[in-house]
Amino acid sequence: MNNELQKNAKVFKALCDPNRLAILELLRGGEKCACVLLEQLDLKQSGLSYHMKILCESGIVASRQDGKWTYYHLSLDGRDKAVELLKQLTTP
Amino acid sequence: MNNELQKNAKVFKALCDPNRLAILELLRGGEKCACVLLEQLDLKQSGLSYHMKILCESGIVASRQDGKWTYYHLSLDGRDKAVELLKQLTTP
DNA sequence: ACCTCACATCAAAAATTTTTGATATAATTA
DNA sequence: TAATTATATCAAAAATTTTTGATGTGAGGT
Repeated sequence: MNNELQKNAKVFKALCDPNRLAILELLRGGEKCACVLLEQLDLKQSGLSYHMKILCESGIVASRQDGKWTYYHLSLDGRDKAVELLKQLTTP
Repeated sequence: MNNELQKNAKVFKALCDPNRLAILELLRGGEKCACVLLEQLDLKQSGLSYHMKILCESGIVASRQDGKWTYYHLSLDGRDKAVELLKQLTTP
């Protein structure tokens, strides 16, 4: 399968799981620590970690380390890139 | 799982498969008959049908019947809705 | 140094999606 | 009307994704 397509698909894959959309919704309210996300979602710790990795790799979410904690937030830059890609892919 | 999120996920699910992105790429060149798509892609007839259904249900692609043939094209309207949704979901 | 906490990674199980081949349907042509 | 063509649907197999529980890692705290 075409590599470019695989790479593009990755961005949208981040957006097509209900748990990940729920995470984005929480992050819209501002930066959150993994432990806070964990208690708001119906996910195990390893499950949250799995989803956060996908979101971060897509560029839509960015993370920041502070001592023991990891804080996640929406990336404006990632958003812009995703929007551009979406437009590019779907504009006749 | 939250129903609204499920519904939103549907639009992006359409975009997270390489075969479907390849289909969108072909449709960017203009409306195409299923039979034309079929010969350009590495898909069986039933497989193409499966993917076209997902793309149409997402609103990003629209179809038109002409006798025996089905023609598919990108929907500007669907695109705009998807872009708006993406912005909404990812804007802090 | 040892213990605990926050999170990441791993491998196996469970769930979901995609592919495949067979069959159905609807429009067209002979 | 029978045969053919284009596409849809179905069910089972194959592939991929997600969940789960166990274990690893690195930063503090004691």
